[in-house]
Amino acid sequence: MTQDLASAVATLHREAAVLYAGIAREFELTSQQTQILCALSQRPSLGELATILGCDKTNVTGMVDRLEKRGLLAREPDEKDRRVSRVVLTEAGEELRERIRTRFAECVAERFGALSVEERAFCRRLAAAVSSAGSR
Amino acid sequence: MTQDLASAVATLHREAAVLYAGIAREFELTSQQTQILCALSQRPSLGELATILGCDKTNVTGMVDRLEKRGLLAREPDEKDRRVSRVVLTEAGEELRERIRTRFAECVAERFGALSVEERAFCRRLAAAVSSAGSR
DNA sequence: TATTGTTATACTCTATAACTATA
DNA sequence: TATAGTTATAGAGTATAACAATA
Repeated sequence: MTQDLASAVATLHREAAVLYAGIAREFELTSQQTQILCALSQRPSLGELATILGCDKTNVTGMVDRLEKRGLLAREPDEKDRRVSRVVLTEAGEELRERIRTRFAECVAERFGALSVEERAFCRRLAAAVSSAGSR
Repeated sequence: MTQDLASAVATLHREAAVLYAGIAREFELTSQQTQILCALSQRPSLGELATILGCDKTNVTGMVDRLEKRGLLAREPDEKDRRVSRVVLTEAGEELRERIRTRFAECVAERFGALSVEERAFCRRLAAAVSSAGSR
């Protein structure tokens, strides 16, 4: 039972990773850069961003540098703690993120065309359940 | 509606990626090496492995080299086409893959334990739909 | 003293182009 | 001619250790 769920998640992960890799190439980004743009919703600090990405904080410096150099995001000083930088999307970054999300949705829809209305309606609940489980 | 489905898949992907990255570190592997070990079921050629991973074939040479050097997999000549090498897990590789899968199942159970039976069932159906769509 | 972000280092992953050996 | 795998190269992601600024 647990193995079934795990292998389902593993399969979804692998397929989504391939999808994201292809989309990243279309937009001349790397997979990680695509992840950062899409996961960047609440002005995280660089350390928090490292946690979101599941990598070491030392990597985040360079990744943010490169995206900042392309004008897609920016560092902003934290108001309370002067050690902290917070990462925000620029207008160009937000626009690109929307194009990426739309493209990803197209690719997913292509693969899930046979889902029923009920199944699609269920997706809202699934997404909510997974993200609330992740934030605990 | 399509966006809901896509964001559910995106969330599952991101959570699974973080999980895999952590597990890879536990086993002193990279995320990609972990993916290769887990995705290596049907003696793929190196080119097929590139497709499975969603990357260029030129990367596969080095990744297979490193895993072969660690005794986790091996190249075997194709019987019909002498240009082709097929990749197989060694005994040590199969053993490690089982330990990774078990560990991943533990993490998924921990992480997604709050999902209802209905939600878990839907995850499995999504995975089945995605992998059959992917193999077309 | 502890934490945040940075730098330096070494290794891995990534795509492009050019090559070889087979087909 | 075309294809499978390799090599060379350059850029990007990765973790470890050491550091400056701030808490």
